[in-house]
Amino acid sequence: MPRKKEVVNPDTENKIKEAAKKVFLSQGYEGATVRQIAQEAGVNVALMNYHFQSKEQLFKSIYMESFGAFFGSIVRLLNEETPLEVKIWKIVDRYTDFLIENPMIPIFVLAEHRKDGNSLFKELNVREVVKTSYFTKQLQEEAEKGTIRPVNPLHVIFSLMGNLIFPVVARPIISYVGSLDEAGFRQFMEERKKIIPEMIMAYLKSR
Amino acid sequence: MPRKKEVVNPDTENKIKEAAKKVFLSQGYEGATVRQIAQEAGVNVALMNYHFQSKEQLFKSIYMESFGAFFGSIVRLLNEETPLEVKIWKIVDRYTDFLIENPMIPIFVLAEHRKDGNSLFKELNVREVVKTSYFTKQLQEEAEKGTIRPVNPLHVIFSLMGNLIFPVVARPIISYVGSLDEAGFRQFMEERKKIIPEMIMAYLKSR
DNA sequence: GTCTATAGAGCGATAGAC
DNA sequence: GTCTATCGCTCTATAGAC
Repeated sequence: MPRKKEVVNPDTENKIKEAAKKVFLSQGYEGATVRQIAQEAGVNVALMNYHFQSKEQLFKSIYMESFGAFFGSIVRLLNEETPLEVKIWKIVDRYTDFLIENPMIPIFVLAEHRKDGNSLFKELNVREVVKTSYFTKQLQEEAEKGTIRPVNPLHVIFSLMGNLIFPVVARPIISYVGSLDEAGFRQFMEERKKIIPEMIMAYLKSR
Repeated sequence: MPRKKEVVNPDTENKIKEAAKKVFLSQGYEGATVRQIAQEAGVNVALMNYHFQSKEQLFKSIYMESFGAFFGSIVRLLNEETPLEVKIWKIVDRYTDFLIENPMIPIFVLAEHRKDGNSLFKELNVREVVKTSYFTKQLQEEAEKGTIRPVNPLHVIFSLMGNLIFPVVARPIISYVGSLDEAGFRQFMEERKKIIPEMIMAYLKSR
């Protein structure tokens, strides 16, 4: 007697999502075509739209899911009650690993916001979350105590982000200029895990 | 007797180029349409193609021109025989001003290199120019003298670039999170002209 | 140089069979 | 759930009049 096979497909949707991430990443949203994605996933366009309704829905589904999870994890980190310096090292470490695994996220976010008016950020209330985060408070308190220089938290946050995100977005350029293969690039990113916090702390403690 | 009017149009091409910069910047290469560009320029598609042959040629014409000029200016700066710290301040200052005026350049460059295999960089021989630049040599010499810590020049260069380029690429995000209008963003960038060199120098001099 | 009109390719999406 | 076939639209590019 044959085994039951009852439930439909466990992972067609995941197969499509993974294919879509890959294609969106290399082609951008506009540059990607539904035919490309379907081919990469080994299915046809009709099936893709059966599961995700449209190209735009498919994109949003990937985008929201990855970014939402990531943002939640960063917010938790920002609000942790660890000392400032430890926190900065942890942020850099976790953020770097996440970005190496999910390079499409910053590229999508940057592209989206150029045209879309920050809709996702508004939905997640990013502005208030940053402004009221324990991290922001810590920077102010430490400055008052005189352990670091006084600083606009936005500059610290965007210096961190620039240093973390830029290498991922500019990966092909870095690999070319530094003659780095896959392993070489990973090595480069591991080195940055040390350099970035050192640089931020050196700045905060100087003067 | 009527004045001569001899030469054809002085600035149709410039009008089209400016329109194209604007549209490519907000829509990306794939997202932009030739109709949009033509409308923005106040001409029709046929005229646009009369001057620039195709969408791709138009893009390359803008891209090559702006990036080539910019790269030339940076190379001159890297090779100037000014002291390291002065040079870093000058690079940040000039680069920031350029990027505020030409935000489409990094966006184009990053998008191009994700798909195109660094063709422009190879043509300009960026790798060798960086490796043999006086700036790279300076970092090594100063480290030997013990005035700064020993460091892989690539990390310095990409930290500089990340800090300079990221705010331009992420401008809508920064403006949203910081509640900044046009003037507020410029102010933010002016502040960074001071913070970025201080941060790099604090790192190089620490330990 | 500049226009109108349109050819020809490729796109996203869906109807309908299985 | 998955397929084939195709619709209707928009895109880039160009022919041809002025």
